[in-house]
Amino acid sequence: MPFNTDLKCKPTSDFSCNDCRMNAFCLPVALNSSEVGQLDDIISRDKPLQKNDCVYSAGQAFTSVYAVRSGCIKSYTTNSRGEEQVTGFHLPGEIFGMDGISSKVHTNFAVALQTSAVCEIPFSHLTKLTGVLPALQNHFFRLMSNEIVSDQQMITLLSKNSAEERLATFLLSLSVRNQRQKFSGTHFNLPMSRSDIGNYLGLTVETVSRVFSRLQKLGVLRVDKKEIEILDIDQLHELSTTTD
Amino acid sequence: MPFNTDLKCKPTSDFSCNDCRMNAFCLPVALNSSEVGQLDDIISRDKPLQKNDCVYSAGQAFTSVYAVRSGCIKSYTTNSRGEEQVTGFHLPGEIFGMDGISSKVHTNFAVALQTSAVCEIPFSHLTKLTGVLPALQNHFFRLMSNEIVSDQQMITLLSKNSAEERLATFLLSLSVRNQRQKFSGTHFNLPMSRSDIGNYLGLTVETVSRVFSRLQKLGVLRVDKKEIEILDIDQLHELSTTTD
DNA sequence: CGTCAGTTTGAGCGAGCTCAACGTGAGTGG
DNA sequence: CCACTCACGTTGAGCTCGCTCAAACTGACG
Repeated sequence: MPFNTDLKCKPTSDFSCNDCRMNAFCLPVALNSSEVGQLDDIISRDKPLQKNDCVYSAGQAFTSVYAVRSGCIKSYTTNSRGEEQVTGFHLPGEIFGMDGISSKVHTNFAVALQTSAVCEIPFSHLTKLTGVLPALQNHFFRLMSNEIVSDQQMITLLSKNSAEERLATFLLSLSVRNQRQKFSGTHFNLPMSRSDIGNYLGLTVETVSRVFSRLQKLGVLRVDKKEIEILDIDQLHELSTTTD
Repeated sequence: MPFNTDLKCKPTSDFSCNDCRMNAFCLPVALNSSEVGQLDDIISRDKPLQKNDCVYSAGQAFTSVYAVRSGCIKSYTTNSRGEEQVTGFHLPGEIFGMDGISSKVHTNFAVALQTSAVCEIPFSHLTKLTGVLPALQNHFFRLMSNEIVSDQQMITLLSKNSAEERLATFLLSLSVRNQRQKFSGTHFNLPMSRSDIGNYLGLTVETVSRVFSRLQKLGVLRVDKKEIEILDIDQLHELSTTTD
């Protein structure tokens, strides 16, 4: 079973949601094939992004939401002290950019952590479509609600949990998201740096590194640079204290 | 005939969004008066909630979102250890309950912190209405996006900021939300306990109490039980380190 | 071969937690 | 009316987890 996500995507033009590996859990999930056709018509698929390429910047006018087709996108804001705050990592099949809907301006930056492909979905077109496709409207409401729920879980994690619990929860989240893509849930590459992980989890790089070492010593993980193998997923669950 | 026997009746049924003090920033904000009428028709306004009354519980089927008309509603979840995690305080004009949209089950509990009145908006009716009123659909998308943005700001606050910065930011948030209701932004009562504040901000009761004392000693606040007077709002802004 | 970003490991420190004691006010019941 | 309780809030003392600072290692890339 492949454990990395470096799949090369095909040229952009003739690509349809119908052919996409992610269509079982991306936007088209609620639609029949003629409706998917309508969605396809409004989606634009530009050439792949290279590492560090920017999808949009904070302060930039909001026009579209995006779906990840391959690779990994990092969202982050900057606070008043100019420090970066990572707000999420987006894997294939996930939608991002919904933070800009309220004020018509993006509050986050979005950059590629590796070679990635994204689908751009112009929001004004999407809302026209949701007006006539109730299933799509409902699905989009649910996607936004999902984001609210997961942000709230993040708040709980930061507010109540130790460094070890945070990292364990993070790894389990990556595990299930990899499985959803039909990749291994126990053997995968981290697309992000230790410092991105630390920033996301409210920890310093040193703490992240120490916890990785500790979990390796405990026999829960095998860590080699960015390559992670989960050796004892039950113990990882216990360490994470998340029941879901 | 006694009028208080039918507990299911709507004692405020002749109440309309048009008459509501909050309509300038609640759901009706994007609608003309005939559209507000359609919205009114689907909203039910039950009798006021007493302190500790529950609007819904985690695990309960999701059917409606809610708007606060008066009082204050606290949202919270419980984690795997059974600990409470406060996820928000909802003041008049604010919508809550959107966490249940994705899974059709509430993930939060919602309880009244004081005598409160809420409007119940059945979600299936609301989505029918958003299907035919594009302005309402857009506004609801924006409300959900707002919630995402404010949850992400909360993540940043918890991840990067000290106890003092968290409490200062919290007080400033209450201040602007009070002003929006045309109440004083510098002199108000806290609807929630110290322990609710601490829980929300990822701090212990003792720390919240100590920071209140310190801010009072600095001359930034006057604190008397739940009564808060902001004496130096500029310094409070500096302490909060939020630019917005 | 030097540089540089990313990572690991160690040593010491400090903000906020834990534990404990005490104060306060509202409610309750005699 | 006081006595009692109970939830809530304040303050102090000591401890701990994760931060800061520092040093060394690794691999990629010119």
